Amino acid sequence: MVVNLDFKKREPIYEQIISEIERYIALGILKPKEQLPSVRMLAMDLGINPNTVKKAYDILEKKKVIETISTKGTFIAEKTDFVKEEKKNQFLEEMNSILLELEKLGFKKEEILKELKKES
Amino acid sequence: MVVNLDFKKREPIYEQIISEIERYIALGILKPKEQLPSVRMLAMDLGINPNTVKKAYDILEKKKVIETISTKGTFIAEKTDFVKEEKKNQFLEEMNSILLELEKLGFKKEEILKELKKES
DNA sequence: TAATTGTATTATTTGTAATAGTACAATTAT
DNA sequence: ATAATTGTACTATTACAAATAATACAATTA
Repeated sequence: MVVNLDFKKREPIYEQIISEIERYIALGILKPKEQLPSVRMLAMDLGINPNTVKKAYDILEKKKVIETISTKGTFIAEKTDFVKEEKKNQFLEEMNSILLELEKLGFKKEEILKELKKES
Repeated sequence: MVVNLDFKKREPIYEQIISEIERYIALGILKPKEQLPSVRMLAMDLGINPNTVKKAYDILEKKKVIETISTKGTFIAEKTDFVKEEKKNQFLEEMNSILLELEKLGFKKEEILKELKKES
């Protein structure tokens, strides 16, 4: 697992860590019960402070994406199916809100979807 | 012209001002050569500091969206057609990059576009 | 026993946005 | 003529959130 960070982004580091871990779970690269690197190790790897990683882990734990067992380590939760769904919905919402902006500018939804189909 | 601001957003105030003005131009509500509120007035209206509005105006001027004439005021540029196009392309790029993320997660483009068609 | 784990706390630093406070010159309105 | 308004410019300060720094403790593992 390689956690990609972009320090130039407006998105804070800890949120990027969360996104990356969820991405690997959604991809099936991180599997249920698998152990994550310790707060200290990941921080070392990324060249950041352990507290920043801790913050990301804390939030992931509240979301039931990971579980931490004291003095044992941090592990991917047993059920992670919801992660991929959540990601999908998140992205869909983003796309919908952009679509809305475009419609506000007078562009037709059909037209935009057609252009999206063409590109990339 | 009503400049809507959301102080909770991560997007800074001055960028929101820029977006709003460009939006009104794209909509044809703000027309070429039309005068904008002065830095001081708009700041008063929005309950913010004049420097924040100034920053937005400065950037808009660099983009040739507005023109300022000293002691006269600030005006919408004579040619503004490019604004709507720029906005559209901006939004399309955003949507495409999200689409790419979704494809990375294993979702098919077709599938996503279908869902977008249904919603909203 | 030494090293590693998670946990917890407080203080400090950093970076950016936003504010505050002024000042000047030119124009406009009264 | 005078007061008000305009854009412009500059510096200092404040505010806020993110990130860092520095420890410390208890439990487990090697």
